[in-house]
Amino acid sequence: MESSFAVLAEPNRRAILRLLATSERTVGEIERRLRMPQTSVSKHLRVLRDAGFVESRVEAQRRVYQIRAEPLREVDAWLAPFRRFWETHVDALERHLDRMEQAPKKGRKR
Amino acid sequence: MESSFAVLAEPNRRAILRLLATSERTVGEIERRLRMPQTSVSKHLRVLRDAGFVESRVEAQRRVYQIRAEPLREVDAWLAPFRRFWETHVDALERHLDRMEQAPKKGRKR
DNA sequence: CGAGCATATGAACCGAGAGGTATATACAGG
DNA sequence: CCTGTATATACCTCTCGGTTCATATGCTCG
Repeated sequence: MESSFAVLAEPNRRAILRLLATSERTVGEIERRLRMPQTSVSKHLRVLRDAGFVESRVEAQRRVYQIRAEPLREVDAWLAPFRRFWETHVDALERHLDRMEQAPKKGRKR
Repeated sequence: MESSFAVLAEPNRRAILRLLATSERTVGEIERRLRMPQTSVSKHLRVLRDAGFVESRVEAQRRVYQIRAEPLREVDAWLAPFRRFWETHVDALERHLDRMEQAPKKGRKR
């Protein structure tokens, strides 16, 4: 229930997310692909769902899980102030800072 | 010593990093700004340094800490496969995902 | 040199969370 | 219905990491 980062701190959860990045999956598929016990998968999915990283739909006896963008986007946003540390040289940095002081309009391409 | 995400899971450490994003700081400055006990600051800085998030230089009796890009960049890279979930038009993407489970291929919309 | 400040480290304590086991629920098909 | 499959949940245990308190180290200056 804490921060998105806390949720991502767990390696198995990151593995699940990476798997779902490709396409949606049922619990059983995840279980087999990642070779982890079903109860463990279910629990991690619970955490991921509570934190908004995934959502599930019911399909007969199975639940199909898929990615939700929100929290990942937040993490991405958190990184923004640090990008200047690796994104190019000084001139680009200055432009970047200039833009930030301007009106907080729409984001541009990356 | 595990993942960078585990390091970022700690709120105080994220606060320290955000503070250092602006400019480098001494331990005392961080301590005062964030109002946390010095020993706590030092320990978090230790973790951050071991994980490569910061580096320190000695200046008389003080240590000045500053950001290192590497690990943050890695986190940024980890997010790459997920960017497609929000960087394009969301409505079309959702529809796309809904029917994506059928073919494990690269089914583009008709 | 000795006092005082700035920072690091060690030990004990404590709560959160991950894994395992067992079990509950729900649906499908014979 | 009964059995088997698919998924979720409760409970317990055990580890790990964060906090606090006490102390060590190192530098500056009077």
